[in-house]
Amino acid sequence: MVLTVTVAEKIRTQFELFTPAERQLANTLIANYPMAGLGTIMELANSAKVSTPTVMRTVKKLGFKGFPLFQNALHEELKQTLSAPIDKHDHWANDVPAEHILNQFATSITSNLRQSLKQLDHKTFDEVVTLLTEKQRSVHIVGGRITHAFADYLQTHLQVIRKDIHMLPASSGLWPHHLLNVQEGDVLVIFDVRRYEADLLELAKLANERNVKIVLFTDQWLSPITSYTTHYFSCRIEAPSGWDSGVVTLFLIESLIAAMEEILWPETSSRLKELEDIFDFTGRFKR
Amino acid sequence: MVLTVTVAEKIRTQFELFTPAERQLANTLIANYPMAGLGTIMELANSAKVSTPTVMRTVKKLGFKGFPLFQNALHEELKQTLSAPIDKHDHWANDVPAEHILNQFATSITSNLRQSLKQLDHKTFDEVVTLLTEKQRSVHIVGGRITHAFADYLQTHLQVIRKDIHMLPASSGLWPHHLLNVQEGDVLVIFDVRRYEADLLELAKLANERNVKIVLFTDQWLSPITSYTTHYFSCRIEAPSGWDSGVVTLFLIESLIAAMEEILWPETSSRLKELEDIFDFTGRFKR
DNA sequence: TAATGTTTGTAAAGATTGTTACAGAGCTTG
DNA sequence: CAAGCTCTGTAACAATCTTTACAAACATTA
Repeated sequence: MVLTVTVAEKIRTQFELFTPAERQLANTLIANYPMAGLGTIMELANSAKVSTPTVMRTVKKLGFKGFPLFQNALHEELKQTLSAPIDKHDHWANDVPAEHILNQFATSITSNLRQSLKQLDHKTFDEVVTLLTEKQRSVHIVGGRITHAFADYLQTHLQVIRKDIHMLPASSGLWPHHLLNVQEGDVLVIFDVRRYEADLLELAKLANERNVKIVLFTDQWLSPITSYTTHYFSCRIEAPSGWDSGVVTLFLIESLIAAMEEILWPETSSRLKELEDIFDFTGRFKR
Repeated sequence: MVLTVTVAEKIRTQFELFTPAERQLANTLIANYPMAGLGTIMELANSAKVSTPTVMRTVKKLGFKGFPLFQNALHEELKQTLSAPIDKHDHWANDVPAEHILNQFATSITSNLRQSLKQLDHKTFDEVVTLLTEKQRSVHIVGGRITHAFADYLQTHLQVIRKDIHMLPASSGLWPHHLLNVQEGDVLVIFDVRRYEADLLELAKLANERNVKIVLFTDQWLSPITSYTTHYFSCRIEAPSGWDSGVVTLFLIESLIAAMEEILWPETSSRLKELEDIFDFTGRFKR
């Protein structure tokens, strides 16, 4: 008896047809698969915070006549999984060959993350958080050709958290002009990964001369800008492709934002509320 | 609660104290461990060709108060067996307390990644790669307020790999105008995570009516746009903060790019070379 | 805002499972 | 070889689980 379609696959393909409560169930089931489905229907319902009839309905939608039959299917899968060689367990994406780009990428990225974090000095992290939360300092953000998107992302989030967040224009020709608005003591966040951009280096040099605090996001080979700054993050960017990976960089950005939010929560919460009100008014968002 | 002694070990150490029928049971249990113990007490009794009371007595001899408790023990063991070795990392960043935001974030993100990959249908992934590499299709990219940065990132990379990559303007007022340039059979990549934006939904609807292929990046709760598309990626975005995390989304984008590059390498390599030449000429980059 | 349809949980009925009492089969030993 | 013991299964009981019916909550549409 060979099962061509796993329960997990069934869930995936039918996910859209599910109602909200059913999706919640499906998510917890997938999140803890297949363990979550091995107990009683009540245990499953409780862990997904739904009622037993919801489980019942979901199971029927998946094509099983009743919960016990659903459970049997899981048992069958488990039997096959357990009898398979151990190295198959190490897959990230199930039902996908280990050589698939997804699995390769997942392995690379976690390795990058682990190494970057090992190398990261948490004092630097905490100090940068402090720098960015001090309200008397304006924050200016600039990125390069590739890293422009990260600058954008950081700006979008910081703008909600606090005021005086500025993004430098994409065109480097306008930077000198913008530099006039940068005060001594302000913070300039620079993204620069290989290949390092000459314009950014020039910008950093000028900013440094004006006693601007520079926070640099770079890669493990370190942009030359490091010589102008005391605070930099080196993010591992290796990926199994011709391209570099920005996952670790994004991770650090989000961690920074989270840490800042914790500190500035009183201010953030009111800003967020205002923002929501505005969006509600404009009707741009659903629900 | 750490189980230092597995059920299997208990059985082995007590094997001599068992009666013939009990030994028969123990043997089938060990022979097919732990699967045999996951069904009902009757199923176990049948497969061992003994009676249910015999199972009962054996289970009690092993120190369990009842059959369900015995089964729970097996479940616990299974959970530990099945949980990937990645879980074992208590600390990501060294010399940093586990409660530090960095460690919390790292744990969340890997969990998100694992869960998203579990749920991801690799056929979808491969099909999207195919869609995006077919040269006769133009590719249009659009993001929302937060996800705009991802749209930007995707565009920056795709533009190197192939031609006919277009990014929709940030202002949704211009979208209908831009839609005129979108041909039947083109691909529209949409980023939409909660809170889902009404303008994007409207855009998706219009695009769908024009027979445009829509590829959607959304979160685990699925944007309503899913109803207009056959290809979507649901990325887990939970983070230990008031914000959502885009790390998994970025991961998928990069994986897609890597997969596309592999296919289009001949074309990409020449484009890359041209690009380098241009940059060398402009002198914007440092070696 | 009312009407309609969908979604969801409560609670009770029904089915199944787990447990126990007990009796007979099989051994052992005087 | 029979008394006494252990071992084992049948069958009834008790507990638990699964399923269904129904009504409240919710969203949707006119």
